[in-house]
Amino acid sequence: MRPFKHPDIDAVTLEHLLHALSDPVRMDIVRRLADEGEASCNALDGGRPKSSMSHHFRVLREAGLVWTRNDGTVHMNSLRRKELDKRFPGLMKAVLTAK
Amino acid sequence: MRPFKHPDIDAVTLEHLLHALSDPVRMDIVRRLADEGEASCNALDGGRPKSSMSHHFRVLREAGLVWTRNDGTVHMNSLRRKELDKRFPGLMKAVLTAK
DNA sequence: TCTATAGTTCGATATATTTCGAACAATAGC
DNA sequence: GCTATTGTTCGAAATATATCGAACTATAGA
Repeated sequence: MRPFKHPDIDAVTLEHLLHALSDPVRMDIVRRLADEGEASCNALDGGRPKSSMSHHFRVLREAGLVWTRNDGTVHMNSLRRKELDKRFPGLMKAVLTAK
Repeated sequence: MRPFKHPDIDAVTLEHLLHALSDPVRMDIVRRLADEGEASCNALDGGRPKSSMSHHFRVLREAGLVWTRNDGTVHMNSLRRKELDKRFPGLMKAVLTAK
């Protein structure tokens, strides 16, 4: 697999970001990445089919929330936290704090 | 028209709130309410049909973002800002600040 | 009471989204 | 090269959402 294209952080829109976060599966992924730092798709699937997870990771990547790097056959995902904090100050903190 | 039911602020979920905000028409309404304080549906329609706006205001109400009070034939809408700030600290500020 | 105004509700259509199986691609290790 | 593992892409079905005209409700004012 060749590396993924990730949107430039300045091209990320609040609209797409909020939409990406408004799905419970994706919010769960984001929370776990915020906690655990980096994780494979596999580690976060919660028993869901691979194709479903692939879809959600794609939405998260395209929304600018998640960075995916290739490591062998594994895709390691992480939150683009620093960039997001610069682009949308206070947003991720507020979202991750909310219960 | 009898007064609307508004969800208790503690029953508001982040998921529904983010979904409500992830639509450009609704985000525009929220921004304008944040600026202008209170406004009729009519004043914020931007030329869109009444039935479309009614739909969006309903989504915003049910998501806990907007409070609607009846004033004669007019529905006056406002952001539930104080309650939202308590329920989701920092969220509305971050959202409204984002450009 | 008649009329104008502000919004809602209903119903239909169009578009997006979610879900998931099946086939495929890429890499690691033997 | 062969096989197992990881994840993507494709295609289809189910569900949800957005849009908007038409009919309706409620109130204000003449």
